[in-house]
Amino acid sequence: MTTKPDPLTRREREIMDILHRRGRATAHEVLADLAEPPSYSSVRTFLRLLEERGHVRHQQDGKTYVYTPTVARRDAQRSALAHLVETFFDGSVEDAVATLVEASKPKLSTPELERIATLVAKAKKEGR
Amino acid sequence: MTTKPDPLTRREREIMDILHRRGRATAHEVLADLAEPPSYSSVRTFLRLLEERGHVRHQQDGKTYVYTPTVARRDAQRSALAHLVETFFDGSVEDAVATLVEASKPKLSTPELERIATLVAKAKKEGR
DNA sequence: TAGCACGTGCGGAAAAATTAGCAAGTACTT
DNA sequence: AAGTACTTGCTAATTTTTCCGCACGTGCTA
Repeated sequence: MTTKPDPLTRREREIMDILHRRGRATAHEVLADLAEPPSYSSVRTFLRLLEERGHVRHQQDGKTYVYTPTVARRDAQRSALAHLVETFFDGSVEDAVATLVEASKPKLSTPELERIATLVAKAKKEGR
Repeated sequence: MTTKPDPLTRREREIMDILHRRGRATAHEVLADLAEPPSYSSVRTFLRLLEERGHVRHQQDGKTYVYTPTVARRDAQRSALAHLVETFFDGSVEDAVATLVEASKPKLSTPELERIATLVAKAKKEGR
């Protein structure tokens, strides 16, 4: 049923983050995105091990491997949010949304805010 | 002025998460919250090292140390959110809020949703 | 004051993570 | 066909993380 946690190491986490961010990437692209990059060889090793443990899969494009996370983007998003809300907001979605909107107020356009409002209204309606 | 990243290891991250969640905690409390706990002695070592590197501070309560994160809760919240939005939502706050509200729809009460709506309206107003 | 129960700090062993080098395969070019 | 320029897979060495035991200190109690 519930698959074990299998926690990621620091490098593994970094690499998975890059894959989540890009959706799909080759070893070279991952390398390019790493802040303090090891050798190309090392990156390949990590990708291979991550695949062995089921965190990523690859497909061959020409003769190079292109890697993608195995977990669906939506699931990854949700579990990341869940963990964050739990850890930093005491489980309060309300507080999390508040902080998020508050912190990015300057960056949010009016139409964007309107869409968010619509979305909240819809949730309220559906909730009864 | 920007302080170096000083990335945390797995255990360090776990322990910091617990401290963020609880706000403040003794070594015993941290130990109690760890899923696969090492010895009490080890936990103390980690806390001491985290303090040495400036991630936590302690105050003495009776004869035991009580630890707290040095970074203000609000700052920790914001930077965690920023990283998450960047990594998993391609920088889109809108998408993040959408997923958050969507995923926790069943858990959100009507008043909670109303408060969120108010908050969004307020942001819209302030943005002009 | 001696013994017990609790705390902290430190040093170094054990385990895990990180890294790079090398062998080998494939396709293309000359 | 030989050389070049790319791949990937694996192994093993180094570095970092993780862990715990021991020494020591303090206060309480018999």
